[in-house]
Amino acid sequence: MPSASPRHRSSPEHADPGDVTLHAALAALADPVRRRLIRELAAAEDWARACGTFDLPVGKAARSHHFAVLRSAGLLEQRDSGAKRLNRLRRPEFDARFPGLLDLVLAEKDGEEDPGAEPAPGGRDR
Amino acid sequence: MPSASPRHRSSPEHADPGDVTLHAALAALADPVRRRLIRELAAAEDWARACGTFDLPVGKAARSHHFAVLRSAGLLEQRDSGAKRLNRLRRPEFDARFPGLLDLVLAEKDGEEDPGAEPAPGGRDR
DNA sequence: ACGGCTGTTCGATCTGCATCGAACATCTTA
DNA sequence: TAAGATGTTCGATGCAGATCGAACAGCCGT
Repeated sequence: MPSASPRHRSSPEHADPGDVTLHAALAALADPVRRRLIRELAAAEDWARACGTFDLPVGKAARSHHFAVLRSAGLLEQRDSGAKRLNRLRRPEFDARFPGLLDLVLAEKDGEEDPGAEPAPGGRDR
Repeated sequence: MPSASPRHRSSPEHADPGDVTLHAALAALADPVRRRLIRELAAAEDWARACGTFDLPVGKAARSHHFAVLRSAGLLEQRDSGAKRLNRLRRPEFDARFPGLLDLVLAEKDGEEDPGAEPAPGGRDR
């Protein structure tokens, strides 16, 4: 049977959205990759997407890092389901804590994330 | 006579708040010093405060840098008046472009800016 | 049991940026 | 005109964090 609650992999630590500082929220959302992730997640149903199913221009190490940051910013919730880790955007909780902020991110058009935009020849990229 | 419009010092370049990217806004506000500056500015009347009159934990070089960042994020407007450079928070413009964002910053309590908070012994500080 | 998939963690690297001190420019006041 | 005040710019420094590759750890098929 597909184990519904595997306690083997240390289950992810979630921040209480009510306790998240404004700085944590802004710092988390100041990254283009994370905003893109959020937007993609918002377009799906809760618990529909596993971490690996996101279209991001970074390797899985960085990806895992980004998920951790978003988690501790109270922006998303994760639940293990077998080998996969499913995600849910904590929209109502986050909206209650920081009204309007998430809306701004979701309103941003894809490809408008900005930071230089250019691939940057010598830059760490991918 | 107190020169009303000195064109000697290259007058500051202002970004059109309507053209500011979300990234620029978030990146600008992701800094505790800048948020504090914004809050202090919001508490005063327009054009009432010169750059040097803000209570910030940084030297004037960094201070000047922060003002430049906020300017190009469409958050404030500057006008030269003699040797002083007066400031005004672009509240209506910024609110129109990013509804709710500025309110979040202004709602943040002083001393709650966060990032580590500790003076950091070896850290570049002041 | 084995091999493939999914994610996390570790150590290293590299870049951006916040900061400083010092030099400079401009305006004001003595 | 000389001195002081206000800001900006420059070059250097240091740290935080974004990224990678590789190693590791559960889970799931065959």
